[in-house]
Amino acid sequence: MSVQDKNNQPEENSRRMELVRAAAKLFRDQGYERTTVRDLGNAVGLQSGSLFYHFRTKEEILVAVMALGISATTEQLGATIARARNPRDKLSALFHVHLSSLLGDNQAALEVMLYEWRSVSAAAKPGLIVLRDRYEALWQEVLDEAAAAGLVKQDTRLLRRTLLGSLHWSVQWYKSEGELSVDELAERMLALVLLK
Amino acid sequence: MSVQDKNNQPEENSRRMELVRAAAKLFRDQGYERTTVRDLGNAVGLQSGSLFYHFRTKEEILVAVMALGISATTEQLGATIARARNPRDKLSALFHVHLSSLLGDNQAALEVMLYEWRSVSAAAKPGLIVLRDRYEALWQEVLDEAAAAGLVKQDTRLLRRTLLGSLHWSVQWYKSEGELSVDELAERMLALVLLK
DNA sequence: GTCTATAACGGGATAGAC
DNA sequence: GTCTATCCCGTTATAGAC
Repeated sequence: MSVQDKNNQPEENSRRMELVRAAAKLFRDQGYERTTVRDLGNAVGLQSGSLFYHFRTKEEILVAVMALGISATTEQLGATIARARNPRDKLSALFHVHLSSLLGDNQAALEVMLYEWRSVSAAAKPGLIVLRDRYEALWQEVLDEAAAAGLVKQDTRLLRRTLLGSLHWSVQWYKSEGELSVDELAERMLALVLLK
Repeated sequence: MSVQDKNNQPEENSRRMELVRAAAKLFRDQGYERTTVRDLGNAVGLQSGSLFYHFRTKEEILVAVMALGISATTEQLGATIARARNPRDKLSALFHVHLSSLLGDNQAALEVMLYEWRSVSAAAKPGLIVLRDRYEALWQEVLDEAAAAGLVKQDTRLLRRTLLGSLHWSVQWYKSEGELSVDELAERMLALVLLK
């Protein structure tokens, strides 16, 4: 069973999902290495030993967290783009979906994906890279269309990388208690890149 | 003795500096938690116990690494800006210095600063935040000047954050073996933000 | 499917000799 | 300033009862 299979059917085995969601928060807050299997068990009301009925190793939990975060975001982005009627709306979707995922629903899992990459074993990386590439391919398509329509500059491959960097970095400084909503932030970041 | 004092005089105690540099590489490659004091000792030809003559705790080494990375970069940026003759040259300096530091000289230490923040104790954070704020203040000044000269858009506070995010992210994908030099990359990233 | 108990190991840090 | 030896603790993972 591949990484993707496990997470495209969230209904299967709700105990697993419950654990993955709890792990996402713990890994984000404390880091993967500092989070013990006892912490994980505690979070879902299990003894540490019982975890190993659901996952073979602690790392398997980490991979499941990352796969969930990126898959869910890709799905949302795909659906939103499909509904958009023109290049401008698709471009806007990139910012809104990415930020609402990163600063909202999938915050914990995506932060883990961004900051715990080094803890993923070489064996598990390829599967996750496939998922990431799928997400970035969506971005590339939309940016190419936007450039063709004169909405953004032509250097779209570098543009994709700089924009993704900008958006990722927002988790470091954005405060939901501040005056700026996530959607407002998306609009202002979009404005910075539009040629008008 | 404060964090800054220790690192503004690199001559004092070259054993310390040797250790900090080696630690930067290990922390970047393996992560702080996965790097043991035995690894650190090995890297400089010391037994693990001997490290504790130079530093009281492992975390003190982490803080020294971060302080070194950010201080050295701030110094370089300050010096380069001082030599620049107009807003356009100062703006350009932001990109060139940041990237040559992040992808060159101070790569390891700066990556540790970006990716191991969670491992810094609450007690040590304020000192590092002061150093980071000093660096970002330089950026803000230059961007404000550039906006006043019509070189970039007016939303300079958000612009600072998005640009720093873009630049930080470059460590994730830039390959020095590729066709693109660091200076060329800086120019192309600058071009993406210029209003022409 | 979960619990208890524990194996097997490696971690940071200290003490005292040199 | 460095080494050796070691303390003490927490870690992941397993085994077998229930």
